[in-house]
Amino acid sequence: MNTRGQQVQRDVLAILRRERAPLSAYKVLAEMRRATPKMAPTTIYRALAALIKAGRVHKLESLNAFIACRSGKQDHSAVLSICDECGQVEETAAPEVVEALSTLAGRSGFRPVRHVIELRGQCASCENEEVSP
Amino acid sequence: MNTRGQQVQRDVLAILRRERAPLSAYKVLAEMRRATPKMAPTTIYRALAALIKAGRVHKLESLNAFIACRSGKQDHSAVLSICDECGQVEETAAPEVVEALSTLAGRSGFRPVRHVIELRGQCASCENEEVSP
DNA sequence: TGCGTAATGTAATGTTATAACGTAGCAATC
DNA sequence: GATTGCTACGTTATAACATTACATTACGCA
Ligand SMILES: [Zn+2]
Ligand SMILES: [Zn+2]
Ligand SMILES: [Zn+2]
Ligand SMILES: [Zn+2]
Repeated sequence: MNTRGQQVQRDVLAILRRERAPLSAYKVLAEMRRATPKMAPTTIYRALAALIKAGRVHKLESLNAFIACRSGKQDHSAVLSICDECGQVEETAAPEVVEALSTLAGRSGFRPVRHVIELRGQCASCENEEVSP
Repeated sequence: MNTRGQQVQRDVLAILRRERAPLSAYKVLAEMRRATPKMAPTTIYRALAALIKAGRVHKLESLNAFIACRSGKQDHSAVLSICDECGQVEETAAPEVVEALSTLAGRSGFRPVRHVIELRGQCASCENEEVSP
């Protein structure tokens, strides 16, 4: 059916997949503009929204940046561990933690729809470097 | 010792405490400008940073907004449940969830320093309204 | 008192995100 | 085949959020 925007989505996803670290929307835009100089922010944000909805991309809320999903699963709530040294992000499925959170919040009648779980810290290799300078 | 900035911090905290829903930095700024019309964004961001560091204020990363801490405890990682209907936020201490997350992430050598745990959904009263229109 | 330094004030700018509105493409109906 | 209605898309502008850079001030201390 619609091909214009789906191509944008494919391209955006390809750009995000090439990177191991998250990209801001405007970094993605800059990449896209190499082929399509006049592309506007809105186009990128729409593509990102669609990809997120489809579970192909995660937004890192504490970073205002985006990363391709590395898990095959559909519609999952992931734990995103962000290294503040090197910027790399590790994605971990954690259904039991999500479950525990939902239960906890549910005690007061809150009904969660979306989970934002991000850890900021240092990855294994960056912490090792720190020890031996 | 320093009194200029600490007064700003007190005022910002008072503004955030009056509200049950989070405020953006610029909303806080607008409030502050009623008394000090020339106050600049930087001043607010500095005060917010200090208050966050002191554990008196939380930033809602998925909302780019701030809320006064409702817990008495120092230096805690809270679960923040945000109602997307009415904007109210509920703060829950959840040491066991935080622990579980740290353990989980630690399996790959990641060392978490800060935890961002936000739930988006509907609070009890908003969900009830929805049922009976 | 004069100096060094850390906190604060101020202005400008950078970055992220959305609003508002018009247009293209396509399918159903007449 | 024209008309209508729907939805996705393009375009422009602007709103909203945040930081950099540098000048100024306060304050402890020699
Ligand atoms: Zn994923
Ligand atoms: Zn790292
Ligand atoms: Zn708190
Ligand atoms: Zn509510």
